[in-house]
Amino acid sequence: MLLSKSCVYGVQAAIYMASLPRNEYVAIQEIARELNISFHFLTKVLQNLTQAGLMVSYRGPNGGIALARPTSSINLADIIDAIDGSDIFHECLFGLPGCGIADPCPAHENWSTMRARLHNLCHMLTLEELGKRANQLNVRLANASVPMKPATLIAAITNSSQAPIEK
Amino acid sequence: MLLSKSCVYGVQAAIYMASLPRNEYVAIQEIARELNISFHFLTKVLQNLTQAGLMVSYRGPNGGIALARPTSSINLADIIDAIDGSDIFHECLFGLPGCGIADPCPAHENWSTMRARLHNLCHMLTLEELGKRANQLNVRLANASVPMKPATLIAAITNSSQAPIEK
DNA sequence: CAAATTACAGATAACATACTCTGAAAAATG
DNA sequence: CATTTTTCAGAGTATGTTATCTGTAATTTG
Repeated sequence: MLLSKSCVYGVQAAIYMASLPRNEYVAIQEIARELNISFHFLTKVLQNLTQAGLMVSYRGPNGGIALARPTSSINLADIIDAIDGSDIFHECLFGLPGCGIADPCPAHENWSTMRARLHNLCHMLTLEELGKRANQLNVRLANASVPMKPATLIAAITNSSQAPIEK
Repeated sequence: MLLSKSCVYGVQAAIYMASLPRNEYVAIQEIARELNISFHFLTKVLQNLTQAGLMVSYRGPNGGIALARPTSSINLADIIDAIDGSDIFHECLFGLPGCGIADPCPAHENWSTMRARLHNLCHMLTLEELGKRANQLNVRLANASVPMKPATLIAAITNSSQAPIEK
């Protein structure tokens, strides 16, 4: 797989949060249940995202995690970077350490343009866009056969209040 | 990494063989030494390729493995298929089982075109082309800092005799 | 202040991938 | 026919990823 499972979980959680009508603290428990991910494992994954400054967390009742920035200013590449690192975007197809223009592998030229396209795509896909899509009917996000609860409807109301609601 | 290490080794070995002036039986020992790969491990990897019909093998002194078809009719996708399987070319970015047009994930549209491009590229890159490139100066193939022995020179003589030399 | 709820932290287990080692089977050579 | 060279086959080891479990710290609520 291109992305590690940890990374996929992180992305799914982020999209789930972006799909909510407002940016509020959501319990990891809820995300894990909704996306059918192991709670404790997801906790660890999301800690990467808070440490990277993409999310903020709050303990205690009604606590949870929330996006640290507007959905329009967080993209797929940000999340991948924070969890898997940026290797996919820069690494040689064959993993050769010094592969580059000066010392290329036989696939360098083709692969480097491919990588650039991938990086571009991941940079372009913001949580705003992905969250919108997740809210559209017939768009799935969860891992299991358990369908996501009827996507919180008022998706049209784009998140105007971006910062997490103050406690 | 996009490709498993096994897969990379298989590809490297195949390119190495394609870079030789003629398609003859080469001892796995030699390939392993030249590419700085564990001999026993490479043996297992290459068995995948012989079982998939991409290579043929011959035991005993002066034995080894050889390409089963002309370098022009084996491509990167063939090798990846044989070792890692074709998941990378078909799988959802998030690994969601039923992801498709009918039941897409939020990234399906973008990712499926990306995948198609990747598949295209791997299909286009034949061993003939990759072997040629490997023979050009300043093109590397091996894993370690040990440089490949001066690429067997007569690269211009494209392999006209395609079947492995009969024993 | 006690109880409940949450994120945080660390240990441990299960599993897959990468790698090593030992021995067998096939083929050539003298 | 014995020896050498090679692929083939399988067991075993090491390491990293994924998943589980148990406990702690922070925060709210009554």
